[in-house]
Amino acid sequence: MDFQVIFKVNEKIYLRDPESSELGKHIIKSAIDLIYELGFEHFTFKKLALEIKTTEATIYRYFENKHRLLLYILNWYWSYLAYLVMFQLQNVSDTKAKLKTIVHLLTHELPDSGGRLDYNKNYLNKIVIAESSKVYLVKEVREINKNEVFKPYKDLCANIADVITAYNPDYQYPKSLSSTLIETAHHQQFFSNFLPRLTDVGTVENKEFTALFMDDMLFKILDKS
Amino acid sequence: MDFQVIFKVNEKIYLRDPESSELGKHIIKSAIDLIYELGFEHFTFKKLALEIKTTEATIYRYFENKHRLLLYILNWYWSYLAYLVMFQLQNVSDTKAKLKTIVHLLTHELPDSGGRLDYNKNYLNKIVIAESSKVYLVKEVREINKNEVFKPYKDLCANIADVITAYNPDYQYPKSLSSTLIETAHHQQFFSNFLPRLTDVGTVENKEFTALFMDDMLFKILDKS
DNA sequence: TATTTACAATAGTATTACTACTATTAAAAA
DNA sequence: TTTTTAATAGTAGTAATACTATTGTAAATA
Repeated sequence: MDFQVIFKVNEKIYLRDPESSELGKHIIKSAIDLIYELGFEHFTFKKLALEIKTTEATIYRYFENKHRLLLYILNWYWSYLAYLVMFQLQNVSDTKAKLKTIVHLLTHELPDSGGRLDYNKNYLNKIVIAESSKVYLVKEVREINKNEVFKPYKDLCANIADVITAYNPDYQYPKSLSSTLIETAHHQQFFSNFLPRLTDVGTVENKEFTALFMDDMLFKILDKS
Repeated sequence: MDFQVIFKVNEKIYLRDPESSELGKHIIKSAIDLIYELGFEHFTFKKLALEIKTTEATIYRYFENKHRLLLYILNWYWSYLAYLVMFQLQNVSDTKAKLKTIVHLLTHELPDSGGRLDYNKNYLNKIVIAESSKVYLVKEVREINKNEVFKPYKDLCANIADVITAYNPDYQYPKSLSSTLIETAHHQQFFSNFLPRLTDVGTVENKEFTALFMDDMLFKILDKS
């Protein structure tokens, strides 16, 4: 049986649904490539328009600005990750194994699982690591948050928190630990790659190192009390 | 006895030492106010020039761009924090008490301690929380890092790692834990303020909550093995 | 006194972010 | 079938931002 998994991204994020046209899909796909290549600061709608042979104004009909476009990509990512967590934890009864699966998902590229996925997963992974915090570390965060555009992140965090609580019902800070795991997955990977003195990365590969560090941390915290 | 503590910021960061003139000091002081007020994205040299009644070009003689100016502020902050850690741990023999002092320093505003400090510490604290990751989460991180401009951050991290190792010599990841503590202090404060569902903050105040969460986490990790 | 030197201001340019308006096309209505 | 309209993308701009080449001026030095 062939099937697709489709995520409806909150429509407050875009002006025009990029999933509704070929051009729209092309914008997202190329945006991922270009944000990876240039970094978010150097990424502009002009450059993207040039890349996909359209005009700046056309892209502005889909997204108010590049911040919203990044937010769209991350909403898609968070939704997909939450789906994967749900999917991969099906039929796993051991809560310890569940947590290990979560740490692995947080520290590795998205696997292909059923749904078609034509985005470059390696690039997407790098974008999440290096750029994701820029969508909320802005002056307008309160205003932006009113439109529920961070809901997929909060849901992901809540799902992980539930598994934490299932593993240890006495632990006091499941949500904070959950968001810390997500953020730590990002910065430990970034640091071990670019600023390794901020980590204890050795000969082992970055993603593997981050998973080891996080596993150790997680179970010491939860097995203690 | 009156005394001052002065930090020499790496001279690769600036074109002209802002400490060398009244105008330079004025630039830093007002930059802190303005970055706090507008957020880093909306902060420009034009607006800063208008604020301190000089011209854009003049500010460009001190700093190559606004990224470098932010880096300067953070270098100063990291150096001062490392100094405070060193200073406050003097004559404390109990390593547990040392770690608690560190967590408190990471989660609270800079105290006045000896040295004159005419920057707005509340604003500086907010800037560190919301903007600090933007100095390394850039495409040019490798290039920038070559000039040792992240040294104060790495030193701070190493100092904290030493205390961790003193407390528990068997713990495998002192530096990663140290950088995780620093980053967690920032995003848990940010989240509990703006996106509280990502945390377990309750009635207690944000800084206090973050300190409680981090204390709990730190000692569970280190007392375990 | 003449001459460097240090510094800041003037006056620009290129790029970025964004928008008002126009042209095209395809579907719906007459 | 023809006309109308609605949806879409493109043209052609403006304002703000990021940055620089050059000029002016005042203090330090010869």
